[in-house]
Amino acid sequence: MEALAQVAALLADKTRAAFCGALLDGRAWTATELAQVARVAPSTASEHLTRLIEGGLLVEHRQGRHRYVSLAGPHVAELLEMMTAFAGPGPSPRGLRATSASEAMARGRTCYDHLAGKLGIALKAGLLELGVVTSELAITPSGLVWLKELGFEPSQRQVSRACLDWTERVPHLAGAAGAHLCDVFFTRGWTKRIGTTRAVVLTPAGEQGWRELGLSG
Amino acid sequence: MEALAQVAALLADKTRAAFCGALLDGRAWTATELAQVARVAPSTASEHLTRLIEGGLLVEHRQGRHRYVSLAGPHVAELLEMMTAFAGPGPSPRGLRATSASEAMARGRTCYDHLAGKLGIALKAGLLELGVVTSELAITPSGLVWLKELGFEPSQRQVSRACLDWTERVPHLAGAAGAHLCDVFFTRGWTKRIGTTRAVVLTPAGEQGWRELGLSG
DNA sequence: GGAACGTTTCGGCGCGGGCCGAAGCGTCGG
DNA sequence: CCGACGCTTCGGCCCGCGCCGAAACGTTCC
Repeated sequence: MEALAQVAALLADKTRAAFCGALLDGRAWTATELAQVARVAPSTASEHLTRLIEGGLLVEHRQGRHRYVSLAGPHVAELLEMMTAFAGPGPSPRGLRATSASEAMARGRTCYDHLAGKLGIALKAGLLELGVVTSELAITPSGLVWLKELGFEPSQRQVSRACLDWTERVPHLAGAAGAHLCDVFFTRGWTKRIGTTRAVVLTPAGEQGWRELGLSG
Repeated sequence: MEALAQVAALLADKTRAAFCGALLDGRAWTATELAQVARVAPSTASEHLTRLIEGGLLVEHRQGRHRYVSLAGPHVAELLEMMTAFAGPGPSPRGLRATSASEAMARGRTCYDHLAGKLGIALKAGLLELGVVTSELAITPSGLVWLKELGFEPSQRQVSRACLDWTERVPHLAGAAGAHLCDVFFTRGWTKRIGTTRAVVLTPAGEQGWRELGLSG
């Protein structure tokens, strides 16, 4: 069980945890950006990144004088979400700005490569009503056809996964199918990021597309 | 993301991780037993247990002068298995006793409340062939009937879950269905624990029952 | 070439936390 | 009632590690 302790130790530091939290948006960040987010010196950030990469949680991608890092894959994102969900709803955020940011995250956000928050829950409910997924979030045969019409192609990756939402405390759709739907929503302009955060809104075009797909709510 | 760091910190210590590893057998242990397993003084163990309980990972059950502790639920076991799977196969165990114990664990073991190891993988393969589960480990309609004939009753808990096996690196059946099947195997005497460890063997009666259920392998 | 920038390495500081043993408390059994 | 036992609390030790600033390196841009 020492291996478990080693992995846990990587996430047991508030600075490294903050890095991972930022990287949960699925994008690649530079070392300096992460240092600013976590409010530590660049030298400190550099050391932390090296440890996270050696531990297999992050991968790096050097480009010129920049060091881009991102999560090593969906499995890392799932691990992080699971732990965050376990930690549960922490103390309510203080201050107006923090509160509104937190509310925006609760309404809709990306969880690495799929949609979460109230938006994710609504999507799940709609897919359930359409018969695309079961109440256990397994893809039905007809649901697979429906997904393929949206350009989905099965791969090695597990098609569907239940990801526990840490604001709503309800499982929502993750896995390859969840990632594909999220991709569809963004490429069609149905969802848009708020600033550079993980928070997401449904655009007017999105509300229309939502109905066109036969989704309710 | 500080909440994440706090949860991780609970598991980031090798002694506490050893406690959790022992508790993964699903039973309740006393403080002294755990102290011996982790080779620390009783006073040290006591402090660790208090922290794990306050963190919500463990629950206690006092009885006379004993303090029994166990995992707080399946969600904790899932978290632990996920992290262990991520940590991956550590260095091979040294020494004859450690090696044979490790091999026994790889052949078959319980993963909190369901079967894992080669035995768990074989069970999954058999269930897949019977049409009880899909390749994604979702229970099929006919599979639900099959389970009910074995005394399974759906509850609040998620029926099926994929749990990543840390020796085989293959997902196997967890969730309420996995727990029920494990229960059936033990109450019918089809499986037996090796000593007091998590390792499990299929008994001769088990091999026969295995065939009677229509499972291959 | 030179300046600005992103990053890394190193030394040193300070805090947190894991460990133990001693002492104390409640429980159980004779 | 007394001893054995399981557990807890406390004080003290010490190691590990997160942090920073200074210095250095490579890249980019002027």
